[in-house]
Parts: sequence; structure tokens; C-alpha cells
Amino acid sequence: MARKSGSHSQITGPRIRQAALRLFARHGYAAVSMRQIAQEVGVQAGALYLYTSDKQSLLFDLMHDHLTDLLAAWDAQEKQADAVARLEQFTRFHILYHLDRPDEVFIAYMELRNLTPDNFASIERLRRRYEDALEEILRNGQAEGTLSVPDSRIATLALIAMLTGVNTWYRQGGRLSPDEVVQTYWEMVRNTVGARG
Amino acid sequence: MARKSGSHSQITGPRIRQAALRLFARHGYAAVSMRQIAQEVGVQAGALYLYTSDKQSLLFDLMHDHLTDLLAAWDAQEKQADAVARLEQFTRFHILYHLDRPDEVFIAYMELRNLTPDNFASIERLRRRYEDALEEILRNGQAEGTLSVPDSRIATLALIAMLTGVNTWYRQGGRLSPDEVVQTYWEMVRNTVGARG
DNA sequence: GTCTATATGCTGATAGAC
DNA sequence: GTCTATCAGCATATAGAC
Repeated sequence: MARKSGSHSQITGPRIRQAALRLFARHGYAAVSMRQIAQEVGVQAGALYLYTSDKQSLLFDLMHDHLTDLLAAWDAQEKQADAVARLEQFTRFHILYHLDRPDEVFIAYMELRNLTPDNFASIERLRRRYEDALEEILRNGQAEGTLSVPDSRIATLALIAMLTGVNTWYRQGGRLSPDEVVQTYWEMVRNTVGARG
Repeated sequence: MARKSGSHSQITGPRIRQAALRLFARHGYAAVSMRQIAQEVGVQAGALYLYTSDKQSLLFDLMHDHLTDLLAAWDAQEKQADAVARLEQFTRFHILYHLDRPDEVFIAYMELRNLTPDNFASIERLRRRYEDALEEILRNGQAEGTLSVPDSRIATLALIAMLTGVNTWYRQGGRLSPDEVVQTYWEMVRNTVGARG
């Protein structure tokens, strides 16, 4: 049975999500219309509703999948044994993973207030799980005596803010390569947590 | 000559700006209508245009005045002589000033993409001036030999990201007082820049 | 699977009465 | 100084033709 000409169910869905990602990151969720997304994909606005129930779930899915992928990627890493080495691993992982996905990161931070309360709570749970992965490293290091912070929870949030900040200034082809950025930040992170050596 | 009843030119202007500040911070610039702002103030939408030429300049003025006030407040500080003491002063100033103005800070970071190109350039110049104030402290400290960072520009951006991050988690009546937050962050900042002592 | 057409309502901004 | 009325356009989402 030949498919009807113009049917692309297998690729239109991903293309809609990709267009929404790009447009939401550039102009903001509230400023982007379903018509704009449809135009970017090359279909009419009505066709979008075959792939998403509404605009809100388009946003939610983007944020949810980003955080789920982030957690899975960290979980999949072969972990260093001692806390300082694992903190270096986290620093490198966080910077490189986030530099590779600027649009996803931007949306995940900027569009929280456009989520419905239920969706917001769901996203915050995922973000909390990621933060907890770092906090556990800091707690282990304190127990080992290989690092020292005044408050492990606050240090966690401070380090993540510092590391994610790379995305606000990094530009491809700039003064530093991604690897040099990692080196520079690792030196600061190591000092911040008072790591030995 | 008695004023006409319902005339409040001296207070309506500030009230419009206050309402816009609150609503933009809560829901985002693009998601807030001029009618919502008018309703919050208690006037009709048309009356807003006696005080602002359009929605864009309402946003720009909020961001511009915030950054101008921030720079003026830092310039007005009686400065510590040596770099480490001045860095502690900056840390305290930045955290407390920003904690006092969560809505202004939120807008100044989140609504950059909703500025026209000219307005964006103007705001970025002001932000850059503030960053330069911190970078100068770090450079002086390096020259004195009292602190050490791998890259003064990147350290500047890293520290500002770390310190401004307080606004994302701090809640009044929480575990720590503003003063304890300052102490905790100063300990980390001091380590980050490898300060002596 | 995609289209056109449409419903219902809101948008920023202006004109002119009071 | 504020109001009412209005313009022209765009919003999300759905119904039904093909």
C-alpha cells in the first residue's frame, strides 16, 4: 500500500520538536506562535496538533527530555573512585554536555515560569536529582577529608551556577577551546572546594 | 486651580513601572499585556501611553534604571584598599544588593532577548561596566600577589554567575540569614581566587 | 497526514469625548 | 489625565474536506 503523497509521520514529529526548540530558545515560549513553528517545519498550523496535544506539552517535552537525557548521560559515565577525581569528571562532563546543547539548556532555565504547576514540579524533581549527584560527591569528599566546603548544599548550587554560566559567554571560535575552558574552570572548582593537591 | 478629580500624574507613572516590573518578573515580558498592567494600576489601557511611548521602552527603562542604580551604588561605596578586602566587599555588596531586588535582577537576566538591538547593546554596555569593576579587583590582586586566578576575565564571569545564583534559591525565612549567606559565599569566593590568609 | 476554513478571543496602539 | 471605542491583526485550537 503506497503512502499518500505528503505523508511524513516519521519525520514531521521530530522536526516540529526541533523547530520549537530553536524558536523557543531564540524568542521565548510566549513570543512564539504555533504558526511560526508550523512555517519553520513547512506544514500548516493545524497539522501540528497531530503530534502534540497543545503548545504547553511541546515545551514540557523539550525540558523533560533534556533533563532525562542529561541524567542518563551522567549515570552512564564510568565513575572515578575518589571524590576529587569524580568532581573533576563532573566538571568536565557538565561543561561539555551543556556547551553541546545551548538551546536545550537555555530553555530549561528560562522557561520554567511558563510551565503549568504540575509540569513545573515534575521538571524541578529532575533538576534536583542532578544537583543531588553533585552534592553526593561533595559529601563523600568531606567524609574522605579530601575536600572541604562550608555547606555542601550551597556549594552544590554555587558550582552548578558557575559551570552553567559558561553557556552565557562561550562562543565557538573564541579565545579558548572547550578543553581549555574545562581546564580553567577545573582549576577554580578545585580551589572553591579546597581540594588537596 | 483645583485638579480634576482622577488626576494623579505624579503617582501613576511610578505605579505603572512598579506593576510592569512585578508582572514581567512573574510571567515574562511577552506574556504580559498592556491591559494587565493597566488593570494592576487601576486605569484603562489607553492611559498607559501618557507615561510610556510603548511596551518596549517600559522594559528597557526597567533594565536600564536597575543597572544604573547598581553601578551608582557600587561607586558610592567607600572602597577597601587592598584587593582581597575589596573582593570581600564586592561579594557582600553583590549578594545583598541583588537579594533586595529579585524582580529587577530576574528581568535584567531573562528579558535580554526581548530588547531591540539598540536597547540590547545599551544594556550590555552597562553590564560590562559592572563586570569590569570586579575584573579590576582581580587584576589588582594578581599584581599585588595576594590572589591568583587562571584567567581574570573568566574568573570574573564565573564569580558573578556564582553570586547571582543566590537569587535562584534564596527564600526569606529559610535556613540561612542573608548575613550567613554572605559568609558562606565569601569563604568559597576566597578559595576560588586562591586568596592568601 | 495535511489542508483550508473558522470559532472565539486577545493584542498593541490610537482618536476623540469629557 | 483618564475614559470609551475602535482598528487591524494575530493567538490557540478545532472541524471537516481531500
